[in-house]
Amino acid sequence: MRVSREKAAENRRRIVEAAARLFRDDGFDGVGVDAIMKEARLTHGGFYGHFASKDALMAEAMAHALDRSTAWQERLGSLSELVAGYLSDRHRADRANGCAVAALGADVARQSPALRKTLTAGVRQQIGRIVSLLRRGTPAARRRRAIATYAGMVGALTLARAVDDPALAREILAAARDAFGKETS
Amino acid sequence: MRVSREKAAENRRRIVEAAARLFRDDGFDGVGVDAIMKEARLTHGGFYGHFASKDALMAEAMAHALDRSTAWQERLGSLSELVAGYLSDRHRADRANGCAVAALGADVARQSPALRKTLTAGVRQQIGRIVSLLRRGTPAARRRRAIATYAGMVGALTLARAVDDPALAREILAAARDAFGKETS
DNA sequence: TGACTTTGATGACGATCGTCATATATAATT
DNA sequence: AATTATATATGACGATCGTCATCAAAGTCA
Repeated sequence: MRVSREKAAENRRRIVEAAARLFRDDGFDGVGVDAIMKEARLTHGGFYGHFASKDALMAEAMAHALDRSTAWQERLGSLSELVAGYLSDRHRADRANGCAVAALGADVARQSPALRKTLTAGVRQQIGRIVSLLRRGTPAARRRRAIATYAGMVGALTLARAVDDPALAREILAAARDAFGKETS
Repeated sequence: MRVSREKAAENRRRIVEAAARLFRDDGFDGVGVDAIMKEARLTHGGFYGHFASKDALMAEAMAHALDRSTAWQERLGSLSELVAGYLSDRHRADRANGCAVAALGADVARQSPALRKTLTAGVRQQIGRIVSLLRRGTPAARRRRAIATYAGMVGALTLARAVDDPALAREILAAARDAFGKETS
C-alpha cells in the first residue's frame, strides 16, 4: 500500500540508517537486502523502489556513516579528546555505530568506484580535522603527523577488535592513546 | 580417482595456499569453495576430503599467511627496513600475498573463535618482533612503542588501499614511513 | 597378483542471495 | 468524488552458496 510522501522519505532514511549499522556490524557481504529491510521494519520487496541496487545503498550508507563520524569529531576540541574517544573501549565494542573506515576500510578496496570515492572524501575530511587540531610545526609537518596519527587510530582500533584477548585489546588501545594522543611525542 | 599420498598432501597444500591468496584478495565471503578448488586446479567436490568445512580452511589459510609474514619479517634486520617494506607501494598493490592482518583484520572480528585465536597469535608475534628491533627505552616503553608502530603500519596500509587517489595513497604511505620508520620520533 | 583403501570427480540438495513483475492499497490530484 | 500516481507487500526467478552422497580410479599393502 501507498504511504504519504513524508512517511516514504522517513522509510528511506530508516533503510539507510539500518544499512549503515548492519554493514558496519556484519560487513557488506554479511548482510542481505532482506535483513536490512527487516531491520527497517519493511518487507524486502519494496527495496528497489528506493534504491537502484544494493551497491547504491552501500555507497549511501557509507556516506551516512562518514557524515555522522564527522559530526562527532567536530564536537571535540582537542587532539587528546579525539584520540581518547576514538580509542575508547566503548568505540571498540560498538562497531555498528563507530568509524566506518575502521569497520569497512579493508572491504572498500574491493567495492564500486562510487563507494571508494565516498570513503576517500571521508578520509580527507578526517585528516583535515586532525591537522586543524595540531599546533606545532610547519603545515607540511602537521599534515604528515596528522596522517600518521589517523593511521595509528584506525590500525589500533582494527587490531583491538580483531584479537580475542580483552587484556591485549585494552593494552593496544592504551598504547595507541599514549602514542597518538599528545601533540609532542 | 586416487592419487599418491605425496600428491594428495601437495594438493592439500595447494588448496591452503590458493585460499590464503584468494581470501586476502576477495575477503572470506567474497570467494567460494568452488573458486578455491579451481584455483588449486581441482574440482569442488574433493574439498571435504581435505577439510571439515570452509571455516576450518579459513583458519588454516590464515595461519599459513601469518607464517609467511613472520618469515618475511625475520629476514629484515632493522625497524626502518621492516617499515619501508611493509609500507611500500608493492605491498599496497599486492594484497593477495601481503599482510593478512591488514587484508582481513576487520573481517576476523566476526569469524570463528579458532580463527580469532590464530590471528591473535600472529599479532603477538609481530609486536614481539618489532619490540626486538627497538633499542631505546625501558622494556615497557619499548612494548608500548612497538604496539603503536604496528597499529600505524596496519592502519596506513589499510587507508592507502582504500582510497581511490593514488597520490593520496602514496602520501599516506610516505607519512607513515616517516613517522614509524625511525626509532626516535 | 588380488583385496582393500582412499582420493578426487560428478552431480545434486536445500538455503540464501540480488533482483524484479505484479497486485494492492492509499496518498495526491483534479 | 473520481481519477491518477506510487509506495509497499507478495511471491517468484535464476544464480550461487556450503555441503554431501555416490562412484570410479588408482595407490597401498598383504
